Amino acid sequence: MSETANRIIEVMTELIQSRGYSAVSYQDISEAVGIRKASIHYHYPSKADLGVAVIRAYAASLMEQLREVEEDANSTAQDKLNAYFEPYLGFKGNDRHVCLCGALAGEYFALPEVMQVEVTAFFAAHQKWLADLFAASQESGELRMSGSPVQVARLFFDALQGALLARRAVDDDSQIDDVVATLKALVF
Amino acid sequence: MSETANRIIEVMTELIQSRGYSAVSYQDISEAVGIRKASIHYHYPSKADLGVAVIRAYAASLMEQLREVEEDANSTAQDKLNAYFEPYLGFKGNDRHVCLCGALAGEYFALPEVMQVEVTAFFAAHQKWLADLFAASQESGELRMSGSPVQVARLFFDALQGALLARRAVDDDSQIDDVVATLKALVF
DNA sequence: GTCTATACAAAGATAGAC
DNA sequence: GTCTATCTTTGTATAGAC
Repeated sequence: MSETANRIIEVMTELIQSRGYSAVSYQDISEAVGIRKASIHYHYPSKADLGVAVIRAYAASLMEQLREVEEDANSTAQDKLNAYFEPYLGFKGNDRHVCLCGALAGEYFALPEVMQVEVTAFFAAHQKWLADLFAASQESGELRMSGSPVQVARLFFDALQGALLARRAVDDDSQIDDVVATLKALVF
Repeated sequence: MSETANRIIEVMTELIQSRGYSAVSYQDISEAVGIRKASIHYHYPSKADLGVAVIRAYAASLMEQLREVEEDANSTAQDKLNAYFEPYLGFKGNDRHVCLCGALAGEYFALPEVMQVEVTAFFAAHQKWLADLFAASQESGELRMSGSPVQVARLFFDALQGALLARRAVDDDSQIDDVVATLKALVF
């Protein structure tokens, strides 16, 4: 993938996390990247193509961040859960971004179908990752569980997604801290 | 408020809950209401005016639904919390709508400032309603509390908002049921 | 690969007749 | 209050030169 193609992905990712997909135009991308509108089409023929590429890169990046703790045989369930929280805590700061797929889910039926498929896959994959972790820790007794692994996974994932929306709306980073702390208290 | 003005609000509310604000055009509203584009401008001069009116009507409607249980001196903390869950459970069905303000929060920085203010107020009001409930039930001992009233309120509200996004993305109503059940188990 | 130029449709909005 | 007609800007996208 060329350097320009990469920059376009980066810029589009940030724009969607700030405004959503529908509100982003080729003009916006063009100005942020520093190339002409037509050049964007060379790398990504349509806006839907770009949207799909952005979601895939975002999803892969998050899963990549989990690989280390996953592959370490010494990592505990606590380590893994803390690793999962990391990206959400990383959202704290001044740009008030939300999760890319959280933003896209809010405008789901405005998205091209090829993008809807990717958003659905993202949600399913993350809930499954958490559910697998909780299922394993239930057997080993590492975490305190109140509810089935699937139910607890859904609560965790949904609360984190909601926390990003809330901290943006009320402009208060402690929204994320509070939810992470409360979730930890439930299982640690 | 005229009957047409009301219909426009209803239609716009549904469209935003399905696609988000940015992706809704006067053409879309026009077709759904059965009037011409220019007639919409008569009732709401700009799209931002319409957006503000929609959020206010939506927020008022939700708070209205809570009034009965709030004013009943016999209602318990459990009753009140169950009443709060009601609208979220009401989302279950075929149209896969999300909370109006949840959708708007996802495209927050694409919104006119007058709308951002309303979205922020909605989030703050709902978290406060829950926090007040939890604070009162902490004194009375009616609910089991793990964390401060504000923290628990944030977890509840955020998880419910996230559950709407998730059940839309994966097209499974049990997402809402699971989160509500798990939240109930935490405090009942 | 990036550019200029342009096509074509759709956007939000207004004027003025009825 | 609703309409037709129109304005102006912006949207995504393509053709073809460099």
